[in-house]
Amino acid sequence: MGDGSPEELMDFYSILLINYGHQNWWPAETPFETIIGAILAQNVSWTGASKAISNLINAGLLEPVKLAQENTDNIAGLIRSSRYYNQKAQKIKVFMDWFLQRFDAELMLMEKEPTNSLREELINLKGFGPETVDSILLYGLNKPIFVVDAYTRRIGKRQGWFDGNLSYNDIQDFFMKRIFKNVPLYNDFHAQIVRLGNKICKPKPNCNICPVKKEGKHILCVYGCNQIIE
DNA sequence: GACCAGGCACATC
DNA sequence: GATGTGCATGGT
Repeated sequence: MGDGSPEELMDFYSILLINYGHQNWWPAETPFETIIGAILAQNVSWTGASKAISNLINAGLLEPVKLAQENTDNIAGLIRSSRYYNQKAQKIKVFMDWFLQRFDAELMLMEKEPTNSLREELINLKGFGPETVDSILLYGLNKPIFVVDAYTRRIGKRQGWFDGNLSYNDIQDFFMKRIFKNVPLYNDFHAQIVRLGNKICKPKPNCNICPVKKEGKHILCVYGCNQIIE
């Protein structure tokens, strides 16, 4: 169990990188696709979100002006696989209204906005919490901001880095104070955490399939089986 | 059939 | 501020 030093965090990342390879996030063709994808990916498996995005693309709607003009019910019908489809259709509408009014559908203008003020504006949109906003900033707009999710919290607690009931912002600060602010690093660090947590180690009492090894020994498990900690 | 996946808003105490 | 609930599909 570690002290959460910068060196330990980078060691942790290196082990994941060696075991899993670079994750190549975000799997999207355009920044706009990433932004809509961040909404659709809320609390759902990536396969579900991905199908919803494909449906929008096939309907010719993954383009700002067209998506803004489409009615909410039609969008909801296309994104059923992403779960909470009525709420998410509404969130897309909220975003499009703000985006068109604020930036005249020009993504370039949005990208030039200072990170902090942009984060504030986005987080004030209904349906946009810190994780969704930070995903948009990092993966859509290439801003150096660390994304925190449930896995990040669980793993950090398990590793002894911080208390599990810290706030989102406190956990984000923890990482950003210790990891060099580098967009590709923040990108893949979060992706590796998700890769680690995403259905690889099942929450079984006697789990022995935890995937990450160092010198032949399992070293971590996001679900807390007690037999593999170094 | 149970469980959970790349959250968030809102009500209530 | 902590805790509980609605949202409501699809893969394992």
